[in-house]
Amino acid sequence: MSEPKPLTRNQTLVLDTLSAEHAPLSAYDILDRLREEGLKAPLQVYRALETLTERGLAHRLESLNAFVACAGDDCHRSGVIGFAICEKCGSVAEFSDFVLRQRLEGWADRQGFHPHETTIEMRGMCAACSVAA
Amino acid sequence: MSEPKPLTRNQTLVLDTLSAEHAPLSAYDILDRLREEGLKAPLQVYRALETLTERGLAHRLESLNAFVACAGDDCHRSGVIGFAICEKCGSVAEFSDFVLRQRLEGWADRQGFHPHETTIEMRGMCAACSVAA
DNA sequence: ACTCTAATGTTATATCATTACGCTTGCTTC
DNA sequence: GAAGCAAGCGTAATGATATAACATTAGAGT
Ligand SMILES: [Zn+2]
Ligand SMILES: [Zn+2]
Ligand SMILES: [Zn+2]
Ligand SMILES: [Zn+2]
Repeated sequence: MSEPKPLTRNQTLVLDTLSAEHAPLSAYDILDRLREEGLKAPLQVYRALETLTERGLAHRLESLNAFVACAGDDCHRSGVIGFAICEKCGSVAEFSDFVLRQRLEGWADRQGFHPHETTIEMRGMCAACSVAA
Repeated sequence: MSEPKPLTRNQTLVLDTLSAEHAPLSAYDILDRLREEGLKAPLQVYRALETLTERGLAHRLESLNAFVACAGDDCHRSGVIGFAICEKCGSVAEFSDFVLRQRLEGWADRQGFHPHETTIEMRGMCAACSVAA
């Protein structure tokens, strides 16, 4: 194997921005926070995000068109990941469940379907926000 | 209880368009197909889609920003639905699995998370396209 | 030095979705 | 029937998200 290749400047800026936030950010949110660092165009952010998500350092939340830093000390795309997204406070919990994965793969096998990328997202209210309700 | 309230003209047009297609359509795709019926603005389509998805007659595919007609003889929002989306031919299979649902709800319960809406989408290659590869 | 790959910078454009406002329709209530 | 209400509609403008195209730069491997 080889060196884990360091992140570039733009990639680091974007990942740091995501990590500092406790909620998902859209690419444009990220861009706004990085204007003073010299970033000017959406594409600079999207390109960094592409690399980061490929490496499992960040995740895209499809139902929000937004992104979060990986919460799991780096997933490395470890199989199927699920997200529980609080619609009130924006917190995102990341989970990975073997049975869930097995179940999806079982269905796919029986159908002859070959999954390439799987999205599991629950939107609702987190424990903290529920008690406050 | 009461009558199942008929669909309006716009809602019918949109649902028929979705039903006639074998692949997901974006709101603008739908609009294009309905211009000769007199529709002119995206909002007319989005409003119809909102009603249709609320009633379980159509579904939104979050990872595609697109819509499909319900394939299950009307879901009526019957719990958690999963989708298997072929990235080659665009076919969409709809499935509903009790164990899957149980597993998600179990996790949510343990965390005190209250899911409101759940998205499960697998993108990959369908059986038909796989043999053709 | 040559080549290959990844990343970058910039401009312009494409695609997806909502806000705002006013009108019409059907229904309920006085 | 008039007044009030809710859902739907039409239209224009705008906002939000994402990519295409093209030229350039930096580093690794030979
Ligand atoms: Zn992760
Ligand atoms: Zn919360
Ligand atoms: Zn359905
Ligand atoms: Zn296919």
